[in-house]
Amino acid sequence: MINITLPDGSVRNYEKGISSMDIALSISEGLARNVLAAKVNGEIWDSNRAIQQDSKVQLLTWNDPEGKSTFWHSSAHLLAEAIESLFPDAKFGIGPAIENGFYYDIDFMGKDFSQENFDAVEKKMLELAKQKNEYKRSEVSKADAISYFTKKGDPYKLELIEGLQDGQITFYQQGNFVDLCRGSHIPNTGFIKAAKILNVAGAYWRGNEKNKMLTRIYAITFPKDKELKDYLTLLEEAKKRDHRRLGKELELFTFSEKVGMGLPLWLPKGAILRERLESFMRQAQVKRGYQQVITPHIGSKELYVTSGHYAKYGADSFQPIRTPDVDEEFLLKPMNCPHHCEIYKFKPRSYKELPLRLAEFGTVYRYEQSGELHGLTRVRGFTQDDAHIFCRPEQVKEEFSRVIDLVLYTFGALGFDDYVAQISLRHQTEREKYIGSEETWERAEQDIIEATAEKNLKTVIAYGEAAFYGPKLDFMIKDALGRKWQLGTIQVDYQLPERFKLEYIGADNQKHQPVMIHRAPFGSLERFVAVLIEHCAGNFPLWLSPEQIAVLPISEKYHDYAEKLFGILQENDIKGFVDQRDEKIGRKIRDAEMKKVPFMLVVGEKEQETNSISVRKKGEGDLGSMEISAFVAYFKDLLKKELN
RNA sequence: GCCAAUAUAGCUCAGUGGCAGAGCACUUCCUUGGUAAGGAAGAGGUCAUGAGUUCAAUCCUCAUUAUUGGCUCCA
Repeated sequence: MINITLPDGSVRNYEKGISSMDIALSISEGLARNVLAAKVNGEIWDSNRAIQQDSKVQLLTWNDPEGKSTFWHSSAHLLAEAIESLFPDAKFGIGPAIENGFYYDIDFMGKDFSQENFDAVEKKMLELAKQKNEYKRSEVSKADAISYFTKKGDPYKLELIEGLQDGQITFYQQGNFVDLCRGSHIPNTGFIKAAKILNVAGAYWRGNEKNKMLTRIYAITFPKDKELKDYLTLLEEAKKRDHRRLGKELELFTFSEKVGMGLPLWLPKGAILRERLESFMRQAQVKRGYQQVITPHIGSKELYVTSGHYAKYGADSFQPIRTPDVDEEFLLKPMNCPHHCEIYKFKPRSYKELPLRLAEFGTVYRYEQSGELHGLTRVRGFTQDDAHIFCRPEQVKEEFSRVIDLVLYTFGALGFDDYVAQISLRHQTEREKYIGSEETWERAEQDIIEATAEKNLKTVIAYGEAAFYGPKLDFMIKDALGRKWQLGTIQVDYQLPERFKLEYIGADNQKHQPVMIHRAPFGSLERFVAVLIEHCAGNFPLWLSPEQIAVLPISEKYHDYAEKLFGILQENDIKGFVDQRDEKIGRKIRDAEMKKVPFMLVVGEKEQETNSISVRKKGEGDLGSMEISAFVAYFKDLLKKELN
């Protein structure tokens, strides 16, 4: 007999070799019907796998993230089975579960696979699912594994097997389909009741662009048809929050083929929004001891040769601008830091001046790959809320920690609570991508790890994500469709001060080298606005709304009163417009609601007589009438509350 | 940059190898109204660009450009 400990702490006694499915059955039949797999001592196991010793067991159902991912992983096998029966020549790469669904990388050997095939594959999947084929696990020797896939002619699987250790190779079979797979899987295909292929995309084999590009099929499955319908509705809703769509609808920004791809044009309303964010940040920074500076959009090529950016990115950047003078070349600035280094060098610095915090809303230009451009989140010209802190080595941790506070303050003010702080370190093996000594890297990494620990920040560590000159702390946030974007970033840098020969005179009257911290709480205004739009679905907080009020006269007779009212509001720095169209009030209200204007001020005979307005709040309805001065006071009070 | 798809009115999208369509938006007129769409008329397009096939191309073919979904990259 063995002891099985369940998640609630209870211990049950079973015969040696019992499966988690049998454990479920012993608890309740209903539970057993929903068990997809089990977590045995922290490992995910098939529910029919025999347990040989005392273990901690957690039964996994659709409601557990691990249950879902097992379900989707098994679905990937089902997809592959369906594809194989429809495209016998197809060769298979890998097919993992992802956050929402799964994908399978497939080489169709020159055959087309597109939208038109989706239906057939989905149908085939459900047909195979109905057969309730068991997912059968078998341990195979490396030699047998190689011989099987050699016979089958699947080069990708063979390549994968090459990297595996003999004795640790398992196959899974459902129906006629056998796949190399570590597992684990759901009991049988019958659990899969709904399937939808979402899209296809190219993906390099093993993520290496030197390899062949396979067709990646993204799909999702559910144990109930209704859940698929709900998911598709959810996707539709998410699309409505897409900043590219709302940016157009709310007239915030646009792009023009003639101006150039990836070069955003801010429309008047978008510009208001952006300027408000800039002034918010400027104020926050001035309070924290930053000083604004301004530098030009171009810089001599020499500047970037010195900084090391030219060697690293020069070939893949906008190429140098030439002048009539020979050998004179300028670069569109891809970074503000070299300029700021030169500001630092303007005069000899004393340790008493440090930390010196130089801030600039600097517009930079980077030649992003054409396929990478995406709305406002990935562009070729953008403005960073950049600053560089020059400090003494012993001040790094304290300064870093202050910047974390600023980022958290910023996110808090805008209601961003669903972010991940990512500590971006060097790649663990490929060290040649980075400049600088081992010692300074270790010091910088240590400073970041300690500062984040002291802030109790929830962090993840990402190797290989560091900048080439130093480690970073990146604040990642998801857009409406679940894609992750980096917003704020804080980076410790020992290299640039060295390259620019920055120094300060210490208390010991000796020369010392300062450390730089690069930081941008928003990251880029463009990307930040994009994420902000999706975050609030275009329903901006009052202080950011490009149009805060709409004055809606009941009829033409009240246009004068409406204009007078609007004048008073403008004097009080309240932005908006008067809707003088020849439309009924219901129509004007509807249109203002669609434009997401926070307050609608209805004025007619009654209001004109009493020098008042009838206030309607977006999404809430009529608030009743108010005197003009009372509304202004109410409005200002709301603004104050929003900004604490 | 790579793979694939898409490109028709300001927007959202139908459509066809033989005179180019709808809804919304826009203009004008009627209407002067009380909290989410009043009515009528009108204007608006070299069907992304350039070649080719054809008696005839918005439609078929090829190339280019841009966009979309991924991959790779991301100072």
